[in-house]
Amino acid sequence: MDTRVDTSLDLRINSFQNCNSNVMDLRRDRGGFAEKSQEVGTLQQDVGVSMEEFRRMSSENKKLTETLNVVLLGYNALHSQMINLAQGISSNEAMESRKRKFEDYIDLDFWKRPTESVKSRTSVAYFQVDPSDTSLVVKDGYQWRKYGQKVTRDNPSPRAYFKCSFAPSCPVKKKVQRSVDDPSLLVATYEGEHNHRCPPQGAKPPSVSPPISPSSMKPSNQNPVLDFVRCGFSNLAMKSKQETEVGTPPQFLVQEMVSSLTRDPNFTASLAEAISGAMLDRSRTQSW
DNA sequence: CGGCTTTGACCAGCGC
DNA sequence: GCGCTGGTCAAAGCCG
Repeated sequence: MDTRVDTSLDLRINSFQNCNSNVMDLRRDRGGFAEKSQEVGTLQQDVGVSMEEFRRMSSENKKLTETLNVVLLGYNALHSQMINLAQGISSNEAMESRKRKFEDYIDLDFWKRPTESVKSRTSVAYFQVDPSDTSLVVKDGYQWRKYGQKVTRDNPSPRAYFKCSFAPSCPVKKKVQRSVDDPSLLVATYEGEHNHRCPPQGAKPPSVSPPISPSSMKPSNQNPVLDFVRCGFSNLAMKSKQETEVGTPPQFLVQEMVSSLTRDPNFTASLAEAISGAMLDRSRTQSW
């Protein structure tokens, strides 16, 4: 077993557990949500809380909700990456032990469910970069080989053409061009679907063409942007965790992920469970 | 030495 | 058919 993967898995387990602990803390700490204002209003009457206090709590709840969303994004991404690692590790006994520990820790089935079905095979992503940086390279979690560059008519900045180089048979291409309106934005247009899993960070593409077995032919997602959410952001999150400098994901990514999560009925159910749990905790505390 | 980037050439599609 | 444009190819050079 590769010691790099071994160490990486340990780091990810620690990060995942820290993240999960944060989620649990937030779930415990949170008193309610704005959309649950009616229930909070009832509680307010019961315990005689003033309107000012209620507004203050609502504001605090809103902030906690936003914080929770951000933590959940990292949590989700770490889950996804951990599952990939757990599925990829060998039969090494120590690793199997970790894998079992991890599988005991989470509901694998929940996270295996697709987050969204997307019909489109083309999507656009925006990356915030330094305007002085002339390279057209964006870190989205995949490995790309540049095969061309052109200056297009509608934009003075050149457009770079990339093919996915992690799997030789992967048909995904992307075009990267600086935004004509905002030079600090790189516009990446993704075409096609990856026919391989997210490459782990720092992974090198195979030097020879490996046969792609049916089990490895598991498309990670139908939407390259969501692929980035799963691969790129999780790598980014891990990087942030491992380095002292904490990176902030671009806003569009957060919006994309929040949108994806809120469309997921499992996420809604989980949220409802957290709310009801918090309320039960609260009422129990107050009744004592 | 293998993989990647660069860059000019080439090709296909489209409008006139 | 011609010119324009976007997309791709492939040879040369660079780099670790």
